[in-house]
Amino acid sequence: MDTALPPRLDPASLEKPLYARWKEEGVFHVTPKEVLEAGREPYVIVIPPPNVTAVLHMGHGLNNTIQDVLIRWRRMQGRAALWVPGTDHAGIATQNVVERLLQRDGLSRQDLGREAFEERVWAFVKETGGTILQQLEAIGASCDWERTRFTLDPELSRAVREVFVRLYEKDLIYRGEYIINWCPRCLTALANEEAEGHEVEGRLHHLRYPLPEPAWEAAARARSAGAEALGKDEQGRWYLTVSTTRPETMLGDTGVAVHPDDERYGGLVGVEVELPLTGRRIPIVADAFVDPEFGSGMVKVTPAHDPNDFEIASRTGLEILNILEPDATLGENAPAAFRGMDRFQARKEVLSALKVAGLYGGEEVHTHSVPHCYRCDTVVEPRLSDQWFVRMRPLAQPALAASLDGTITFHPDRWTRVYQEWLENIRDWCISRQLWWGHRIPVWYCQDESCQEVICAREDPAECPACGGSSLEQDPDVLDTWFSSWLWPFSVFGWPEETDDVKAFYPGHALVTAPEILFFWVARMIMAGYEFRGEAPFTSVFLHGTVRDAQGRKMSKSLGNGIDPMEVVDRFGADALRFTVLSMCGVGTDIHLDHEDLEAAFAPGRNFANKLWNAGRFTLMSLGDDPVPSLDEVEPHLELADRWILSRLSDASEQMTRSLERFRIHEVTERGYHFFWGEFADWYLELVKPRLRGEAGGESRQAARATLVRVFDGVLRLLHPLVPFVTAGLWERLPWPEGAERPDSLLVAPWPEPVEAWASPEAETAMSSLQELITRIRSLRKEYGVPEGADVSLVLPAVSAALDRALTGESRALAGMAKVAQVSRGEGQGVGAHDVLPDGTEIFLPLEGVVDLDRERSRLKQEMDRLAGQLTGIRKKLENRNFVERAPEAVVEKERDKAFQMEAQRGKLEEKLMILEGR
RNA sequence: GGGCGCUUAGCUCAGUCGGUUCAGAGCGCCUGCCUUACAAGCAGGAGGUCGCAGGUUCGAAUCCUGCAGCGCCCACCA
Repeated sequence: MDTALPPRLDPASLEKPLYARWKEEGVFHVTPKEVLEAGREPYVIVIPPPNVTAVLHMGHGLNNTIQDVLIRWRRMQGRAALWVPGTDHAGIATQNVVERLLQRDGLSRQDLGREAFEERVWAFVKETGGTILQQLEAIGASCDWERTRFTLDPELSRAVREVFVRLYEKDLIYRGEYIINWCPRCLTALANEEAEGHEVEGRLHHLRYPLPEPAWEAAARARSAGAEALGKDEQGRWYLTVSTTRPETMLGDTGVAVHPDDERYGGLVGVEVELPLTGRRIPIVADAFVDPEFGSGMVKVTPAHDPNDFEIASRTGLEILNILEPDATLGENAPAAFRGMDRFQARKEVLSALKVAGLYGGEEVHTHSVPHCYRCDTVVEPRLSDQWFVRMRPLAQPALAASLDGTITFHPDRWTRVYQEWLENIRDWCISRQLWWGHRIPVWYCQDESCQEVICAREDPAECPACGGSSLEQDPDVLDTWFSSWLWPFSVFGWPEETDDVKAFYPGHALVTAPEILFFWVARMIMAGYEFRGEAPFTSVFLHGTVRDAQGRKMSKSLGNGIDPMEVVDRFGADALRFTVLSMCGVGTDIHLDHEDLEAAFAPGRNFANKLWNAGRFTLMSLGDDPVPSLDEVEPHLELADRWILSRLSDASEQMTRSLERFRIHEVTERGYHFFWGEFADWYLELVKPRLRGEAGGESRQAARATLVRVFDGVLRLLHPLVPFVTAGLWERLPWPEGAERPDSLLVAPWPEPVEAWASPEAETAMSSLQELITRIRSLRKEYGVPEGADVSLVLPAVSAALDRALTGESRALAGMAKVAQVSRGEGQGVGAHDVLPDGTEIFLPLEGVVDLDRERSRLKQEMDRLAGQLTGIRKKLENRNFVERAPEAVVEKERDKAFQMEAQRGKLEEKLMILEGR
């Protein structure tokens, strides 16, 4: 037997070689044949593809550990378990990274030109792109690496184009001029979901627009009718007041709006007011959007820079005036004085110009939500521009139905409604991005003046199908990254080809991700699944929490509070990392890890793996070299402990399976932990030690060996999905009962199912009585100062049936675990400790001759004296009126509490002393 | 403005159908042990008005109502 295992688990030397072997043996690889021909039931997870430029962080660590648990578990259940890995080209993110690199050399992407820039990005991706996937190997992810995909792979790009053309042909993709979220730094359009609102404390500025003299009379009437927006300056000139948080937009105002039913302003509709600083005049219009109750009931209209104002303009026919350039500097439509200015600079300048003109009506503090770019955190600018959109309503219908009829379930369940509400209120998806890195929009425009055909095609057209002209220009924009990700569950299998992979592995089963991308990705994948395959891409969505630091802050590079999973793996091992995060993975709760003390943060996992390692070491060492009999052979000789632990194993299998099915990850971990540590290691191994040494005879030893092998095998199988390395390392060293068939690898060893024949309520009750008894005796021993090594005897006046059975043949257990040398029946007499078990059994521990009574008595007395001394001190303090009246309530309360506790403690000691004195 | 979630031991969190696996775990703390698998361990222990106030019930951490604090998501209120 291999006794050369070190007493401390060394993950570094264990994990790497094991993983290399798994890869080599191809256990992670699944072929469609296994499903289509051999009829194995598939189980498929597609990885949420990390950004190709990403480096593994703890969020990935958690996400992929959970997926790996599910995959390994299903694999052991005999499913054709396929986990497809890959990366996302991450349009904006990747382009930003490379642009930043270029910037260091003083270059911009424009300097390189489109083609050279794309090449540059490709080179970067090829050089660094595999990093994160290699890191996944280090945490034990059992992905099918022969199937690694990238969203810009030719096959996947083909799927993207196919989808674009199909939707275009169904009129579900359209192009149009709308207000979209624009990032002035990334210089691209963003989808609604990509603009994140952050609460910002800003200013609400009140601006005055002068009314022309002919309208003054009407204004005066309106004012007396309660029109708060109207006012008169010292010279008696009337003006109206509008408010805005973005004063610079006033340069693009083309109107002022009131509610059509707002009687106060009725007489002013149609009047043209003077727009300060511009020399323009703009009309007052009526539109139902305006809330007469809010503010003054009058609102400035900037159609090109506010989505609502755009709507108002399209209803009332107001002019649309774009004053901002893509980089958010003021453009040619702005007055000359402001042209070229940045929007924030312009804001200041506009305000001071208005002040000079006496047209500033003051400001107030105003907290509101301001949209920021989800990639670079720049304040997003609503901007009118020509973009491509997907009509989402028709796509949303089946996706919504799937959640309503239970085809797709969300875990935790509360996300179902979040998902449904988003789908019910879905808006069209802006899919064009003004970037160079991504899938180019497959649309060409015929340059022939008289033709101007728009061509959307699967293959690049050589000539215009309408006029035959060869001067075609492709749309310069690329598609939103998510436009390729939403196809991931089938594009990775070669769709639109009807490949064997598609047939075998679509639809998949579980999707594991963070709630942040529920809308970005999950919902859209479901929509795409129905639209292009007629079937949901998976049936369960598991949404886990976010990894945070000890203060509850999200881990981020800028805060420097991140934890590098690779460092954790190096120091404590992948198993430690996995177990730690899994055990903290409560339902819908975030995970807190202290980045400043990795030692403490990952101790639970490291300790667990090490304990498992040592239990394995012990098991291997104490089994001995002789052949292990099968459980059947030793059946007649099984003892209470054997039957009990088998019963527990069966129970653990059942509960862990149930929890896995319901995605209750922390339950799985907790049950595994307690079964292994609290039941197997703490009790079974201890109980079985003397038997393994042969002290109880050959039959007992063989029964123990057969049970031990069987149960430890069960332990390793149950824990393997959680801590694959240490379990596999031990499992392959575990001896095997003669004649039993041994699976090739723990990875494909059958998942333990509950065994009905093992379930033994009798053994369970008997064992818990025995455990209770042992615990009480240990407790009494401590309490009465019985030396560690000293034997005691036990007197049991009346014994419950269960305990009686337990004690029959288990006196060795008492000897081993509680140092009870002798058990006798009868009434306890003389000096000794009494206790009563929960079932009413009275126990008595004679202490005469065991405990040095004199010493113990004086020790007790000494302790009582010490207590008494402290007590008088506290009492004096409490009697001191100065203290009681002047000290804070809490402090006094604490002192009282202390006194109370000491009082109780003294009572206990007194009682003990009486017992030791034989009274 | 709407919606959701959380509040249980010093810290981080479990707690399913309302009731003998309900007041739990890990970490931390105290005491004693280097007992031949493990000191990254073993044994024993201290520590909680289950956010607050009502209600339903024979019985509430659990169900209902209100309140407070914290967090998240969505939304076009200038």
